[in-house]
Amino acid sequence: MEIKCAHCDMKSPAAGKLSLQETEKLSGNCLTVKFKKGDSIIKQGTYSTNVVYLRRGHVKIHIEGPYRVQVVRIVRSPSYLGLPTTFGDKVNHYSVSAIGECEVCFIDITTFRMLLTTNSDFSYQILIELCKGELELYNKCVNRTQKQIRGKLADMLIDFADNIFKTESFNLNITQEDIGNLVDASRESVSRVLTEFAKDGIIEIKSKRITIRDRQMLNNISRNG
Amino acid sequence: MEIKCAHCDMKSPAAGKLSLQETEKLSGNCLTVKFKKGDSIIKQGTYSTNVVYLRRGHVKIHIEGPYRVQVVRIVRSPSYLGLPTTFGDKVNHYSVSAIGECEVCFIDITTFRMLLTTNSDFSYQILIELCKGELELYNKCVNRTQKQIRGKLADMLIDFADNIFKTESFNLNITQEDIGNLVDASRESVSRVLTEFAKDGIIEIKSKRITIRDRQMLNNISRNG
DNA sequence: CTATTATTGTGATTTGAATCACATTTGTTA
DNA sequence: TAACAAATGTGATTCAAATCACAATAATAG
Repeated sequence: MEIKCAHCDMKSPAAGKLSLQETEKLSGNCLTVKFKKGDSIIKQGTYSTNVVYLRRGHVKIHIEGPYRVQVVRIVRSPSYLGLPTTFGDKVNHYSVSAIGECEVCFIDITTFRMLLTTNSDFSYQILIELCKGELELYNKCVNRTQKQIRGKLADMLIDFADNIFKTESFNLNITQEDIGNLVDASRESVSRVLTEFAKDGIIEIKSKRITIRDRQMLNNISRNG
Repeated sequence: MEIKCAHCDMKSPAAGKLSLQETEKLSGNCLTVKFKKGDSIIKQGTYSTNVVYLRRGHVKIHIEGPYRVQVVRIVRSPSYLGLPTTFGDKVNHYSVSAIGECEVCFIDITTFRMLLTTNSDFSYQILIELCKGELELYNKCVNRTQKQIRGKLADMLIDFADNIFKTESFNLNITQEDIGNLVDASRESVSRVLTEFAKDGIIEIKSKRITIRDRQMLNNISRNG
């Protein structure tokens, strides 16, 4: 089950900057684990003892809010998970759960920190990844609070098609309740709007599979809704 | 007007890690500028050509949203501004404006990047600052979307007292419209709730000066509102 | 110091979406 | 595959907050 980092076909841009020797060091302090749908990978409130790298699969990042769970975002591999926690605070500020089969590498935090200090190209890449994540978060935040449900759902569908699944037809592995918690709407409203979209021929729903039929219209709704 | 970084009394934790030689290098590539209330320090959509360090004063970070301006947060010195932009994308994703007298250092980006690569303690501190910022953003995001107006305003007042002004009595230099854009509420609702708080003796309002009178109550509202 | 503009206060009305309540469908497991 | 649990669909009702419409105060410039 062990995958040598040197031969990893899912290397992060940062890991690509490591020397052979450093990659060996990483390999020796890295554990690859598989997760099934629904499994918890990082749990909010627990101590963060590893850097987590999502090698394969999709996960959701969620926070226990004051009234309900907030799904912050859906992340696809490859991506580091919980970097802000690892370095910003010892305790995990959010949970991460698999929304399908996943493969995750747990990297020893001391090793990771060592690599950061010895290899500045590596740390620069990590810095860049962090920055990009934060910018994305800013935009998500603004959209979530300003648009109304139709617009937010359109945004979500576009994001799924363009960034998460990279295809116009994808298998939603999350419930409508999750979607509601992602776009800040109630489960019922999500259901209503999604069926409305289907009636208008904008999307097609076959149980959990959603296909985008009228991308133009979806863009419109995202912009004006 | 030039302040030598070596003798700067407002050095960032990161800059504290620099050697004398490196600090000299920083000094030579750093320009200190004063801003007045309302002045624009960083403008969304323009190219980011400098790392910006807020040496003294308060600023607001705001984004042009689809329907209105979103005030993302209020930041007090000392703090780097726009780091995510500098490294995540060349174009500024948000604007920064002074909400009072400010002193800001513009640091040449090439110099800054050089320091990142040559001094790993420095880059580690920057990394940590980024991580903390992102975690804070997560929490802000969740609160903003889940609590209702009373709770959000209570949160804001507590944040101002504890983190921004560090006193129970502070001079709000922003309009109620700004407050609305910060907590995601209309200007009218902000006015209503603020006067309601004042009537209930929770706060005291004297033109722009707010004094927190019943901290316990404010905490309650933040928790249950 | 007056004129003009920006900001704040407050009632009446409207509205988008939450909540409630239940039916229906889909999925799971014993 | 029957039986139960989880997820979804849909109408009726409620509600928090936005919007509208002005009045009343600051604040600022000429």
